Amino acid sequence: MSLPHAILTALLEKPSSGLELTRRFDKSIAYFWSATHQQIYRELGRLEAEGLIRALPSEQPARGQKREYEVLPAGRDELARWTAASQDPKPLRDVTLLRLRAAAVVGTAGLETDLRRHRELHARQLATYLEIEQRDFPPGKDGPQDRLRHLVLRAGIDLETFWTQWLDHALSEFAHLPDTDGTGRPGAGED
Amino acid sequence: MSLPHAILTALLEKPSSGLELTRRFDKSIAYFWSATHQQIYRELGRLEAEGLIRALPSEQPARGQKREYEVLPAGRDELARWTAASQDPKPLRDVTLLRLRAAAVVGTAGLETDLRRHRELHARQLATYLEIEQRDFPPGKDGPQDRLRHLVLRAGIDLETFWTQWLDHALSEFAHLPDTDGTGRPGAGED
DNA sequence: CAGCTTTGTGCAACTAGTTGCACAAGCGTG
DNA sequence: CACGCTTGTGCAACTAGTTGCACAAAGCTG
Repeated sequence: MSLPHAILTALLEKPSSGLELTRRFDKSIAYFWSATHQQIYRELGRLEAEGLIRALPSEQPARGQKREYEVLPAGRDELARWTAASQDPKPLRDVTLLRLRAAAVVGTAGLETDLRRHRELHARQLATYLEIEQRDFPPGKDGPQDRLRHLVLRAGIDLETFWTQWLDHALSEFAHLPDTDGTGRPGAGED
Repeated sequence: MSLPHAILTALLEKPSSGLELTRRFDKSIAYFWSATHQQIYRELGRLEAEGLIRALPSEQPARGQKREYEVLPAGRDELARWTAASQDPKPLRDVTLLRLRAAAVVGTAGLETDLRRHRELHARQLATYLEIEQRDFPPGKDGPQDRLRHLVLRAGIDLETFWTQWLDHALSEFAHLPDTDGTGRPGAGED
């Protein structure tokens, strides 16, 4: 239940049309919350129906015609309520870790190449984040809002750093692992 | 599309009934892939229908009667195929980061308490993982399977470490932040 | 001005995960 | 033996996200 709140945040930062929102999601918000344009349009409809946002009055509203939205007071209230409300962190769910665990049972054949690719993707993402950090958070810029946003970006940077390092570690393990081929029997118990 | 493969892995490690699987998920697999018993039963049905697993022949199959499953060769093949297949890492999606970004716009009121709670939850999870590490991976135990499983646990440990530290950092920022109350206007642009 | 690309909005169908509940068998206890 | 608790299996309805596609207007290009 977070997409509507992501949209409210983005619209408060700047009123936008659906496509503009989509682009801003791709470019900045996707670092911690990704969404497709279909999801965004659907959600804009719902938010408008609930009276949390409204379309800026413009010429004639028609299909294929731009519609800009802005947040209404009720929307801001809802966002503030949601931000302050207690929420449980949801458990990790990571396919790569699962694949590694599976590899312990059926063998590591073929896995290494893809892990290497992941390592590069994470390294590239990290580089992108570091550029953004340099550009958007120069030494002087440290108002309250900047500090909070910087904190969020920092999480992204540190997570990508973690994954690159962890994958390096994993790959180096692979290097001196006997090349299991899928016939290995489970030896030890588990938990 | 990973739950079936998580189940195949678990069943290869040890043939089990639905409830046993559920418990093993809670206790060990949930560290990187959580699932409810309803999901597991549904998936067991599908896997059986597809011929990847089968119920061990037992007394009379009836409702409320235990059914143990084991993986068939086709199931092992499918798991090996899936493990080796290339998959894109999916983008981060984290509610806490979103809340912080929202707080930059509507104010941080009420957020601190919950972040403090998160910090404790992550610290506790970390402690649990460290116990498991001590118990299951003593210095001697380093066969190929152990190394891979240890690697997975290590990811869990390092991620929990990261979150505890990051939350500490966030909370210390909060300490010398003017106590915004939700009326703060957005000052800077974004991207 | 015909045809192509870009900008913009949106529906429909599907997949995966969550929530709530039902039902059966077995076991222990007053 | 009636009652409640535990073990065990499972359906139904819902929510959130993904995928594929349709359609309209505006601008550009030969």
